[in-house]
Amino acid sequence: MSISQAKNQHSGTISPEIALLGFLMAGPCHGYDLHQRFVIELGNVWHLSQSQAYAILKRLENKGDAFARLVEQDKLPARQMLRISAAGRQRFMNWLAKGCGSNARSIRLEFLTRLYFSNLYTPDNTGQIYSAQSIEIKNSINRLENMMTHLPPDQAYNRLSLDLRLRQMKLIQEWMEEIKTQFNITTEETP
Amino acid sequence: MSISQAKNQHSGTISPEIALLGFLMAGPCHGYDLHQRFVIELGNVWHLSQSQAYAILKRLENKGDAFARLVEQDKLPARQMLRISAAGRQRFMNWLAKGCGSNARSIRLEFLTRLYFSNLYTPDNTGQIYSAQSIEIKNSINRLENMMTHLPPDQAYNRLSLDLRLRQMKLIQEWMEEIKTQFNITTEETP
DNA sequence: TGCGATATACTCATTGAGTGAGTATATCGC
DNA sequence: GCGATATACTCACTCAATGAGTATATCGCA
Repeated sequence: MSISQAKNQHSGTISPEIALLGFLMAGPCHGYDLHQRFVIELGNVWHLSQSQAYAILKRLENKGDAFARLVEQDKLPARQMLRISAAGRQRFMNWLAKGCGSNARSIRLEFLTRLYFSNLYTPDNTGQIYSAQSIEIKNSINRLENMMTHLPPDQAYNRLSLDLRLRQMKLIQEWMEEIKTQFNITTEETP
Repeated sequence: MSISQAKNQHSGTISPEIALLGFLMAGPCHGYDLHQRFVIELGNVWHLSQSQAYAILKRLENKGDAFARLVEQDKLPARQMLRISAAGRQRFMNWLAKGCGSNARSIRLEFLTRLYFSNLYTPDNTGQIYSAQSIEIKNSINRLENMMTHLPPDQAYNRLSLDLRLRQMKLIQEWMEEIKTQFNITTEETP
């Protein structure tokens, strides 16, 4: 337990799935377009190939988070219009409200994605999302520091790894401070 | 292209596979023990569950990187003794000599693993491995800075993501400086 | 004496990540 | 009228990762 690429700290696996669902929140859309938007808007946050996008959309459909409807076009090939379901909407909103993971990668991916969609759909909640993330990071730092002190002194490589992770967390704290000013986020938390 | 969890920058996927092969370099061993050693030595670098370890070992066998031999025990259940093959040995040594990836995670994983095994098997080459990694990091920083300057100004989230990645790379540079002194690494490269 | 915890040593089923190539049509510039 | 690019997907494959299940042996302890 407690390690790096253990992706899901509490909940589901961290994947662009939820972000695709987020784009579907804006209204019905089809695979090609969703992928395009995704790449333009969040292409430097996540990497998502076209085929992977289609695979994920198919999964959303199977889960019942979206419905597909085939739309014929007289010239171009038919396309699957996707519409988010009530369940999908619910799942997305739940995810949006939640504090996310505690490793560097999942913060870059999930937190930025939350920020993006929160600004779009629930701008009043952005402060809360920010605060939740800050707390997660503090906890993570405490955990890592604790692990450091309990690590046998001969474990040089494990120590280096923990050391790097700890530094990364502290770096993320600084980075988040700048986001705070950039996005004009106000928090009532104790700083 | 060029994104975060695009795991394989040049070569194969980044996975504990190569590390397991590294442990096999020390001599024949069986799954249970390999996993134990792995967790003790590099448990804070990689996460590797037991079942995943077995799956990877099976793959190594299928690839021809290792041979298995069933060894009966009179009390405990029989076990598969694994012995690395010439091909496996070759593959591992090639990997060891190579400069590795350019994202934060793959550096923590791959570079630390290289360092670990280099100190065990080829201590004279550790300096070269270190240098190769330093160069990769510098290149990565240049790439990221370049992407930053070419990013359209409205792309706030993509910018934040790149910004964090850039900071992380610079952090890793500092972290590597400490490794250099800790491991007494000397390089003839221009600093 | 016997009970439960722990260690040894694996197997299996399932879900999901991710790539890369393939398919087919339409439009646009030259 | 030719090739590049855009639209809109599909398919086959490999690998990651979890979690539960199986079976035996040993050790402490009450």
